[in-house]
Amino acid sequence: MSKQSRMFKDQLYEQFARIGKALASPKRLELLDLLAQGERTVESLTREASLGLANCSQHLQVLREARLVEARKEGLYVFYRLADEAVGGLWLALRSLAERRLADIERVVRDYFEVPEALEPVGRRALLEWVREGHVTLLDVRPAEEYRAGHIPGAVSVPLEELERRLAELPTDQEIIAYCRGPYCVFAVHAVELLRERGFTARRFEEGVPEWRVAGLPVAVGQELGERPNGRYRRGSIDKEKAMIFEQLRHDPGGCLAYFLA
Amino acid sequence: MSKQSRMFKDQLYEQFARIGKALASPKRLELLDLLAQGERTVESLTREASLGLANCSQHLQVLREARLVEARKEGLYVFYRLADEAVGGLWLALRSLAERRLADIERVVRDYFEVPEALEPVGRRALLEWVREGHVTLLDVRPAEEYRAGHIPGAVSVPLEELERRLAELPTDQEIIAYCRGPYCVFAVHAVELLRERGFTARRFEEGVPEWRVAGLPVAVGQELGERPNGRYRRGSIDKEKAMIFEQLRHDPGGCLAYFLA
DNA sequence: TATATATTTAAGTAATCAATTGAGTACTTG
DNA sequence: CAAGTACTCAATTGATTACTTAAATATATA
Repeated sequence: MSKQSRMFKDQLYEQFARIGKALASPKRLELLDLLAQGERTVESLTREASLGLANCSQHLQVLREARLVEARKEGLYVFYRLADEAVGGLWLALRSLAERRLADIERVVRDYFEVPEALEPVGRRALLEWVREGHVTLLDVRPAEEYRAGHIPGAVSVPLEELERRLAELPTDQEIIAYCRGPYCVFAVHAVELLRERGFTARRFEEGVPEWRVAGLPVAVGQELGERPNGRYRRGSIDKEKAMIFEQLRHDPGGCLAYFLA
Repeated sequence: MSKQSRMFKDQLYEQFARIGKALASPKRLELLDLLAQGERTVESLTREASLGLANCSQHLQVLREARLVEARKEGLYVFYRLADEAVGGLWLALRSLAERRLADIERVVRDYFEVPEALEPVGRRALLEWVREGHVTLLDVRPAEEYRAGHIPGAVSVPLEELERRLAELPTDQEIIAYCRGPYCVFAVHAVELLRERGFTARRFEEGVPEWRVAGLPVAVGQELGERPNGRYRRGSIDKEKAMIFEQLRHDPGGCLAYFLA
């Protein structure tokens, strides 16, 4: 092997390792997972990931140095976002490989999720079936900010925090499907627990928007279905809005609807 | 956020980061790339990656700890291999993201590859077309060991080292397409240079078997087409063997041939 | 049984990294 | 312009990592 060729390889793999190094910290992976839900400010990431502000900022610099994220400044705030759809894809690929190969993950998840037994997670195909039938309400229980950045078409936004005081809006004659950030997010688990306690029929959908997006399925943006910025809620209001959005979908041949009627 | 929930997340991302940490070293990425060609002994990896023996062994332990590779002992030798097809997929996904996002990679590659100008890399579709026509010879110039572990169906094995003294075996009335480990491997580049110097019509196919495999295309194993273990070579012998292998393919409906006649 | 080979393990060192603290910058609001 | 907020930068700490050398283990061969 020539010396030149060795230098070439070293330089090349050095570059590839820039990405690898960026993926080598649990906190950075958590940040990527959060950013896969949509762009966020440093402050918001700091809160969600339980980091110090400076520490969070430094982790974001590392991710930026590896070109995995980009930043945009707006007034006082700096918004970070994934630099490329493929970044979310790489993160999900890593996660999925870890799920498959690392037995410890199953153990950790079982230890934590043991309380709400028999939540019977719902598959993607089953969800489409049920939403198409119009007999379920799909509930997005993430913070409204994330719903606005992208959600499953037809989903209604009721953040977990508001869920308890907005129960009256939800249908009692229909199954409710809750989803959140993905399989390891606890929002939907807690939502389903609460709903079942109060007599609703509820189940959890395991996937989140990043999984949906990577699968090539359509993602709706900013429709704010179900959002109540002024804090006033009406009984049954969600059903009306849902009818409206599905009416919209019906006039969008080849768009989102195609997937629901497939 | 509850303390329990934070602990859960920390444990979870800690697990995911095991994979990330394994990908954080250029040498380990190089080892993964080599293992994507097929299983290898520690010694062989040590040579190819220009590592110390102990160092190489330790890197392999790290990869094994992250469940990315597995080992098998046979006599004195320990053979390492990728633990899962998805490991090769993750590596290629990382590499492809790096190619797209890191401008430095293009620079490094251009600096090294500037000598053999106008090699005009060949695309996958074009290759299938030409091989189907039967008017090109597809040359696998990697070490025979790797050819045996998996190669593109119909390819002939002539390791770069043997190429010069086996030129007589190659057809002069046909274009020769050379491939090796992948876009960043220099074997095929050198092979094409040599062939052109000697008056052959030759081009390079940029992809390697790992890319081929991840794309879901068929990979042939161990046919040793073109191999000359006893060192005796006959003029025109490759053409005869090629005819034979294509005859085999023709009796394998729905198998490899399907892709060539598609 | 002795010897050689392939690999792993252990110990040590220099380099790198994560997290904290405190200071500094950029922007907005009063 | 002053004060407050969001963020970044620099310096320090302790922990982790890459690599080397040397010793240990396991298997084959003479």
